[in-house]
Amino acid sequence: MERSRRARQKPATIHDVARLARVSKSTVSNVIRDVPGVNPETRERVQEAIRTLEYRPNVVARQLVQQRTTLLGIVIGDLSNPFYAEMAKFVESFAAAHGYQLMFCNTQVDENTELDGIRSLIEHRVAGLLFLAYAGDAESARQAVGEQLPIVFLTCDAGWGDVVAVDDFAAARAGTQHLIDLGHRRIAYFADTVHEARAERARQGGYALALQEAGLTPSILRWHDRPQLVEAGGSICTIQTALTAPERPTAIFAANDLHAVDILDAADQASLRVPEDLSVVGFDDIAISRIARINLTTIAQPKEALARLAVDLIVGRIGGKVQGAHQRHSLPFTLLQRRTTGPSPAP
Amino acid sequence: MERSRRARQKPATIHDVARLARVSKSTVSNVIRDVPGVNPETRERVQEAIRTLEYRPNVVARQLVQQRTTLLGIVIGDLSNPFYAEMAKFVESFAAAHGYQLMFCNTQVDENTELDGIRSLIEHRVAGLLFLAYAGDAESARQAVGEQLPIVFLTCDAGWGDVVAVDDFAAARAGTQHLIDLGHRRIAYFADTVHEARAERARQGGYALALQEAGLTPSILRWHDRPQLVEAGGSICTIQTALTAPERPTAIFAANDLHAVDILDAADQASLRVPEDLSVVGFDDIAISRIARINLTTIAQPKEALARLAVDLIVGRIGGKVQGAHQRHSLPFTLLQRRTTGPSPAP
DNA sequence: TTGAAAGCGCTAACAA
DNA sequence: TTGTTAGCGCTTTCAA
Repeated sequence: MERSRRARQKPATIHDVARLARVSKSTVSNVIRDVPGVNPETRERVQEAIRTLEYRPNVVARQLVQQRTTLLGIVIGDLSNPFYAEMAKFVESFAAAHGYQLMFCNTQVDENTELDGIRSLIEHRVAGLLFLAYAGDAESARQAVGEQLPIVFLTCDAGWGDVVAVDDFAAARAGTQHLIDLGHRRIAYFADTVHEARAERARQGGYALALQEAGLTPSILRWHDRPQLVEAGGSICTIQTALTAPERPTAIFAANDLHAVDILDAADQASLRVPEDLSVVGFDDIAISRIARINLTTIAQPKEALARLAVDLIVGRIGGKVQGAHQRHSLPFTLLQRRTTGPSPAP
Repeated sequence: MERSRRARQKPATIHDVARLARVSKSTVSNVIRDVPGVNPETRERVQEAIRTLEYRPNVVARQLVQQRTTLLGIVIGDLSNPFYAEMAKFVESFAAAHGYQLMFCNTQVDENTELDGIRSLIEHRVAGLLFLAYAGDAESARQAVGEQLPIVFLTCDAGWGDVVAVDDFAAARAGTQHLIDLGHRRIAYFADTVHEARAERARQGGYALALQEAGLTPSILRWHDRPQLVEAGGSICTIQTALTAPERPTAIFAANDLHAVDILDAADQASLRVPEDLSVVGFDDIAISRIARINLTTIAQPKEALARLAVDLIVGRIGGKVQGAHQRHSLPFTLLQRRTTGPSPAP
């Protein structure tokens, strides 16, 4: 048996099983799908045939006739950012619990790759699309997606589709306020140039508002050529220069933990003490931020709850249980005060 | 138009396009597939119809008739380990370059989940299966997979299917030898209990051989209840105790960087200086290991090259360009000496 | 309780 | 250069 299977190359079909069990295809189908009302003896005969043929239902065929898949497309900004990897992991496990598989497309490289990926997802007729941040511009993605399937933006937002996220604006404001409360006057924002176009803007906006309310001047930092050069106020310099210049910031609010760790690293290399000389706040609370050597003050997002809600929502939309206008779910964030923030150094 | 599309719910089919363009389905199909020999005017008319209907080819139907998919199943041990996330990212990008999409299944939770995941991948008729380490036992996975599709084990090994990895045995031996050369006599191995059954054993074997050749006694450490309790030599104690007891190791070779970072963290909490009191070597060279605060001595795996080779190999097998017995590709590792290893403290 | 038949959307001969 | 036709493997009425 084993030998003939290998020789035959092609996997057994429902038809092969039917023939071997001497029943019709429909009966086999009924057995597979656990439809009640199949004679126990027949059922046993069919199952026997399934076993000997090592039959596995062809989901592709089933999908075609049922006109739906149990596939969720997930568009990930950058898997090498542990925040996204952790989110993806949660999403995968909740999706699996609902009987959905994940097809994924990483979008790091460039916008065209991303659009190709999205198109491919659509052509595979994914039942829904989950965005975990994305690189391209909203409009082209929207066009590629079209109108016909549920979209959930998870920890990001493009103005169309459901949104499940924390209130980035409020969170950034709270993080910045924490620095202001510690007496800092020169607080820079370390922007993420690549990802989360909209969430990024919200965070930057929250930062700006907090500063404005305190009568302080915003100052934006971003990588120009990692890990050496940054752009600060329109000019390019090394990150060490930016951190040690006379008008240097005494505190930095980073768009995410990875950027915060970059700052920590640069501070170490510039012999700046954290938090005595420089305070740093991150965003995301990735695993590494918790270890003693990092101990990063950061805004924690409730990753598991976010992922669960996003999956419930998209599955609900797919099943028609959730209908109507786009929903916006805002989950609570937490400011985790650890050891990278302290009082502003004396001027 | 826009309105009617939404109202119609179901996506346009090739048949709709054919009708609108007043041609046959085949002609539409020929246009879609860029088959030469279609009258330019006809082509234009078809494309016009495709645009107005927002037609997207149904890959599911295509897959059914062509009897193959462009799907690669990827089984990931633990996405929250940056090593796997980084590998997955590379794999995704090479796969995309070959026109393949990734369906993934994380296997963290338990073995049954993993088997379900693999089964689901098979039933979706993935063209090949890539294992990035896995939790379950080899035999049940092998059964679930059957015999009919190419398998590549990437940075892991289960004894069946192609293997693309570094020589874990030699690498661990080299890492351990580095510690021996530094004068350490009590060198423990910090094992990973969960993943990479076989790669893990190889690493442990390399460690053991190096010790044996130096006439030293092996000692295995593993998490019993992270992040507090470890198992050391059959007994359970806190990790601090294990690191500070009289017979404490002066050096630890960790199964991977994440475990090494755990040791660093525990050492910090136990006020042990690294490397003065304790040397630590990791495995993988994940991004975080490079920052100044970690600066981990570690065995680097050539991630991108591994991923590229694995994808080339599996795509080759799928296309029939690669045939014959299982291949084992061993790529070179690199011992990166950074700042977590130093001379053994005086006894 | 089982079987026959239609058809999901597409490709790939082959015929016209 | 285009159209006709026969499936791919399955589900799902409907009849027997």
